[in-house]
Amino acid sequence: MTHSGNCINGGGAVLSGEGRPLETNGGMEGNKGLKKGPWTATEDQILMDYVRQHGEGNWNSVQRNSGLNRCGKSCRLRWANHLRPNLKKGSFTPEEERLILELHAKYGNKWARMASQLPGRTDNEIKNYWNTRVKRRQRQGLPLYPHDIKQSQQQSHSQSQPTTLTIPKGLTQSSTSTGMPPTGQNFSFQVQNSSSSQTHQLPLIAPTDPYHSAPSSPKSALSHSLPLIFDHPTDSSFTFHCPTPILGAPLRYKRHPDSRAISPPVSPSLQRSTSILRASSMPDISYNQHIAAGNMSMPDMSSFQFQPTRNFNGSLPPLPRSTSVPFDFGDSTRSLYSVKSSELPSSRVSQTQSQSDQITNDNKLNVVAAANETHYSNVLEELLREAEALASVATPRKASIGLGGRSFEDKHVLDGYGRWLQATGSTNNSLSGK
DNA sequence: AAGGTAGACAACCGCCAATGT
DNA sequence: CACATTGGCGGTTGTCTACCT
Repeated sequence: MTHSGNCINGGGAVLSGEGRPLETNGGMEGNKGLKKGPWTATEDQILMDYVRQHGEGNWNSVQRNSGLNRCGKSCRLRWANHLRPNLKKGSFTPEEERLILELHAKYGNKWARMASQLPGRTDNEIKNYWNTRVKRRQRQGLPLYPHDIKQSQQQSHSQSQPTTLTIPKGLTQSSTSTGMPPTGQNFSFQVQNSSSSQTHQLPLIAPTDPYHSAPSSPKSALSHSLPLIFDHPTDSSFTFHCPTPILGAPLRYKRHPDSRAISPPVSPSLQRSTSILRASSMPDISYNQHIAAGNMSMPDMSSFQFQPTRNFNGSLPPLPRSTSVPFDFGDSTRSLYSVKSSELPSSRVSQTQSQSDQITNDNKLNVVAAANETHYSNVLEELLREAEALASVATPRKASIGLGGRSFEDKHVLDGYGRWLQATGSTNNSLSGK
């Protein structure tokens, strides 16, 4: 997704301000020769050859030394999203989709962080998937998150207590067809935990884009209010564990490669004292703000869950094997590994080919990137812990989704040079910083 | 068969932080 | 310390394809 924000074009002019390349026929040359637009197979090959010889990084030198007429950022993008080893192509599996939902509930629009926990997937893919999902769900009037998705899986080990918010029936009954509460009014709710029960009022903000949580975005962070939690407009209450502010990860954790794969542990106290104030990455930030604005002492909530367990309206394709949790995969409109036949854009060609290969070469090589395996298994362990914690608290769920690792065992990856491989211990060098 | 629509995908943009000089 | 460079991130948008009417 990244690219030429500072793609300087020869004389220093930033390439076109158009969000999209104007050329439709394979790219044009910028003011001073830097090409934009879709990559050709030839360019891909040049880039792959270059990286093979010189390694990743120093992307600007690619243009200088390889003859590629692409700016460094463009090269990096192309490599990261399409050419690098161990990229997994094809549709997201149900497990991955589930994981994305959980991760988004946990992190918000932190695509790179999410990608770090989805081996072989890129932030761009995840972002695209999510945006598509947002659009679809919005159109369908469905909530973004399935009811059993936790807003945060982080059980603060000691202090967390479930807090129940009781939504007035009247409010929910006046909800719009989208399941959204009416805006421009307050609504009251009760907050209950084991030690107290309080009634509070929240102003309802009219979200400009209620389903677009984009908590990290200044624009959308402000507009995001409660919509995510209106899962069951007709239900009168739900349990809502506000997320413990996520880890002390830097707002931007680039240059902290380790933090990508797994965020550094942060003590609960530290989380509370710092992250909570800059929990921009949390989807429900504005909710927290409301709470604060209402002088309501912040209940110690570390995750939320929608209480009335109810399946979504029928759009539930059967989950593969071990998954017993009710979950909406209604948006998985494409079959797994569906193969598209199309023409050029080298990427599409390679993807199609790759998908075909993927289908036909199921028993190919068994690739383990040993260098990353230890690291990745740490990620797996972390995910496993989370899954287990979840399983112990929430409605019964199998942990198959959160494993992030073993469940990917039989998935396939692209080795970066056009070959489809089967990965057992998928690596996690997504967008690996050098 | 044609047109419309939604989904998937790729790539660009602006911004910003880390690093280098 | 200031400035330049590099690269990473989230947001956005254009194109293509499949599907539906």
